[in-house]
Formats: sequence, C-alpha cells, structure tokens
Amino acid sequence: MSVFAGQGDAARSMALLWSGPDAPGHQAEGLRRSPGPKRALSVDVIVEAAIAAADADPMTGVSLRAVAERLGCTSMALYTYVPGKGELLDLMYDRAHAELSTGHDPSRGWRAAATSWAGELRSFYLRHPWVLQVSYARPVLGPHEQAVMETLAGIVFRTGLPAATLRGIVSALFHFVRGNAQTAAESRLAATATGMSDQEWWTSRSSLLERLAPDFAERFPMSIRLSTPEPVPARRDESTPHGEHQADEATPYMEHQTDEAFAVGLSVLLEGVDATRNNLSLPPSAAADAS
Amino acid sequence: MSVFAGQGDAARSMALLWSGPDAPGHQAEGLRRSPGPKRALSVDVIVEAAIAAADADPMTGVSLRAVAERLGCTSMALYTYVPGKGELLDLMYDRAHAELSTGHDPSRGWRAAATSWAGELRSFYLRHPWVLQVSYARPVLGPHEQAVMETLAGIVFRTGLPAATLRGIVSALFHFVRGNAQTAAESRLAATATGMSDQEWWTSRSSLLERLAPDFAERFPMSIRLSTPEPVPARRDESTPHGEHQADEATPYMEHQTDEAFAVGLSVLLEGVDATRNNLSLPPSAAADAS
DNA sequence: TAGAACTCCTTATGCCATAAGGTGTTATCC
DNA sequence: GGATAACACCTTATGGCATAAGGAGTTCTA
Repeated sequence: MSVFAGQGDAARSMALLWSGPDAPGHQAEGLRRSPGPKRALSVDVIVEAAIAAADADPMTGVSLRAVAERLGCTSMALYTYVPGKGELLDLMYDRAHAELSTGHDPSRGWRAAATSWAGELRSFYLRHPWVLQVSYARPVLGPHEQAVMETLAGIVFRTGLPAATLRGIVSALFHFVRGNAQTAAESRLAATATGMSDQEWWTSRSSLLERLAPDFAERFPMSIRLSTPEPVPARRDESTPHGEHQADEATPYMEHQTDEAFAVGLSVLLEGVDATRNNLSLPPSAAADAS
Repeated sequence: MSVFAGQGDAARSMALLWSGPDAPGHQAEGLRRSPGPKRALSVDVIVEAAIAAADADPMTGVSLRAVAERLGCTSMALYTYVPGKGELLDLMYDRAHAELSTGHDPSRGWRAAATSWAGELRSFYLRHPWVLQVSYARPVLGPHEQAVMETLAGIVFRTGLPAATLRGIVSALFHFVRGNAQTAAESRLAATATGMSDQEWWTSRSSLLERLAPDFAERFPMSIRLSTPEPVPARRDESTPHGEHQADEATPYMEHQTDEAFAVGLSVLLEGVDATRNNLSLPPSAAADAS
C-alpha cells in the first residue's frame, strides 16, 4: 500500500531546493543571527534521514514519525525545518537524483548514450522505488533532477531531430523507464513483503485461474500465445534476439520478464527514433507517419 | 495526495472477479439458502458506488467511509461483502475496464489498430484516473482487463514478430500510455484542486526560478533549448525562453504538451516496431541491435 | 418454536498529518 | 548584565483512515 504521490506548496519547495546551503534553516551551525535555542537539526539531515527511512521501508510511504524516530525527536519538531510532508517529499526526490551521473561520453553515439542513460535511471529507481511515487505533473524541478534532464537533453539533441519531436521522445523514454522500473520494484517488494516468491505467486495464480475460469484458453487465445515462452531448445539460440537470459534460479521469473521487457522496449523505442531520423532525411516521397 | 496502490488478498480478489453473478454475495436477491437477514447490498452495487466515488474525487483515494455514505450504510457493513479495501480496489479496477472496446477491425493495418487502441486506453485513463494508482506488478487479472490484453495481443501478433519481442512491445505500450495519461490527468486535477491554471502555474514557477536560480540558462542550456518552442514567426518575442505557447484559452498549456507528447511518442514507438520488423526480414547482414 | 446462521451496528485500536498552544533557551538591545 | 523578544521544541488535541472485536437484531431450518 504505497502511499504518497502529490507534493506540497511548490513555492516553498522550490525555495528550499534552490537556495544555497547558507539559507536559513539549511544547516545546524553557521552564522546565527537570531535568538532562541540552537537548532539541533538541519534540513539536509532531515532529508537524509527521510531518504534512509523510505529506502528501508519502501512499501509503506515514509511517515514523519518514522523520520523523527531516526533523528531522536518528535515528528512535530520537523515542522520547524520543513513546512510539511509534501515539501519534504519534494526535497527527498530531488536529493536522491544527485546520485545519477550527469555527464555522457560524447564520443559514443546518441543511441549508446541513451541506452546507458536509461539503464542507469532504471537501476536508480530500483534502488529508490519511493521516488516513483512522486507525481510527474507540475514537477517541482530541483537542481538535481534538472541536471538529469539536462543530460538526457544533451543526448537526444545529437539525433538532430527538432525540439518538438524530442520532447515527445524524452517524455516517452521517461514514462517507459519509470513504468518498467515500477513494475520491477513492486514485484520485488511484493516478494519480500508477502514472503511468496514470484514463482509461487504465478503458479498459485495459474491454478486458481484454471479452476475459476476453465474456459480461459478459448476466451483468451492470443494472451496465451503471447505469454507462452519460445521453445528454447538448448541454451541461447538467437530466436530471442534481445538479452537472452539463462534460467538460473538466481533470477526469479518476473525479474527476468521485466529485464527482458526493458531491453526489448528500449531497443524498439530507440529503433523508432532512428527510423524517425531517416524519415526526415529522406526525400518527401517517404510516406509520412500515419498516426 | 492520491493514495492507493497495492492490492489485497489476490486469491479472494480472483474468486470475486471470476466467479459468476450467482456466486454467494454477488447479488442482493437470488436463491437464498441461508438464515439471517436479507442482504441489503451486493458486491456489484458496492463496486459501482466505489467507482462513482473514485471518479467524483480522484485526488484523494477512495475511502470505505465515502463508499458507505453513498450507499447509506456504515463502512463496516461493506466488510460483509468484500474482504477489505484492497480487494475492493481490484474489483473496481477490473470493472472499469469493461468500458473499453474489445474488438478491432482486422481490415485495418496493425499500426492503425494499435494507434486507436492506445488512444482509447488513454482517454479511459483520463476518465478514471484512479485506475492508474493500481499497481501493475503481480496483476490480479480480471476478465475485463484480460479482454483488453487479448485485444492488444491480437493486434500486435499481426506484426509477425516473435512473442518474446511482442511482450516487450506490449509492456512498453502500456507503460507509455499509462505514464502519459497519468501526467495529463494529474495536471488536470492539480488545476481544479489548487484553483491555479497551468498557465498561472508555469509563469509563477518560471518567475520563482528566475529569482532563485539566475544562472539557470547557463547551467541548463540543453533543457532550455528543449523546452523552447519552434520559432513561430510572430506572437511574443523570445525573451521568455520557457515554454511559450500561443494562449488560446481552449486548450491549456500542459494539456497541449501532453497531447503532443502522446502523439509523438506513440508514433515513434510504432515506427520502432515497424523498423524491428524490417530488421528481421532483412538478410542477416543487417546490424544486430547495439544494446 | 428453538436455535443457528447471518447481517449490520457500535465501539475501540492504532495508525497518520498537523493545528494550537505551552515552556524553556538564547541572542540582542538597553 | 539583565530584560525581552524571538525561537526551537514539546505536549496535547483533532479529525481522518482501515479494520479488529463483539453485540443486537433478523430470518431460515430443524
């Protein structure tokens, strides 16, 4: 039952995000100018603790109580530093993005760069699944997320496509990576939370379905055909071109599924970018996209 | 602060989902065989009321209290019919999918069919944004969602691609449509909830950013270039770099952005599917995918 | 007609965010 | 150097949530 999604007062979040570390309340020590007791905490420390709490228990959203417990104070004490939970979430979100690398090797092609960018983002989301709960509409773009955006923008501009097209591509890339990572993360979390492995889940689900809907195969033949694995004769023939994976027990079923879906989907998406480039360079006889 | 995401006991959800309407508790009337007072409600009625409640207030997740209020009973009465909130959510989720059309015109090409399928799914999500809060991992596939899946499977098999590739494509399509719809829906909801239009939001955000990060343009040149609209000749000088948009009041800024991103992203994705087909039909000299 | 089964209610528990207001600490001004 | 005002942090209260526990009334069956 993951919880959070919205954000708080954007103006206050942005002020906290973009103001330097010398801003009021941002640090415990510093040139104090005001009366009152010394501040025991700082925004940075709170954000750090909140991230740790969210990482430690990603299923249930972070609670101010849990954060406060980590810091040895009451939840109300946090309100001195942060306007509320929503704003704290914004801060956590941006701070976490500082983990992502911002440069890309310009000697590689745009496609290789995009592929590794997407892979890095995906593993970032898998490390911090709670990040995916933060809404994407009306983004409170903090410096670190903006840097991620900047990196991707730098990569896609090398395709030579116009900005309007690139906006669509960037958005599609983000949605794809986020969606895939969310599925993968939730499947992992479900396994640890319920104590039921993916394998167990799927077999029990299948047998249930068989009992409850005996006519499943006739009603949904295409679905069955889609989910049926290829007849894999030995090890690694090239019938499944993308990222074949030997069924060692180390990687559970769903994990393998999402990994493969990621490789295939990303490849197809970038193939589409390439094709869109070719379409533009071709003489106007090339059929326009039949949307 | 949208809330819900997980699901409840899958076995019980599946029993409720797949059992016919004559199953115990599914209907108010029927061949009663047991003592006790008549059932005033039914699972179907509860699910219907819950969907109505969720549609009416999609920001905050549905609460059992709200559903009960609609039905003129207490929240605890619902527990007689439904094991808990998670299972109710599963039922709502599947029931809502009954709205989607399941056939597709086989005379049209796969691409046209996929495009209209995606468009229909997107507008469905926009009608019922709460559906997007239901997790995608360990799906409790009910009959109606399965029918949607079946339709898409039928479409993509007409590309002739192998099932493993198609799984990746299907997954990418879903993630793309879901992500885009979620962004669009949240942006709409934010507008009505905060009473601040997208236009207002973006201008206030821009001016805030200008004050808090005066060096934004130097730090993030690519982002600026990406968000800058193509040089539309007249209308508004380009001194305000962020997201200028001719202000027709009909379609607000973000709405236009997400609509365009949907069209472009979908087109690129399907272009990639097409290109992947061509790659497979080509002689083996065609460069394999450089993942 | 007694009893069992069943529905639905009231009440209680334990989470959660956060509003309200009290108490002790501390820098600054007279 | 002491008064004072600003401030951090606490306790307590409010209202919302899911749901556990148990009680009261209704209706079928033996």
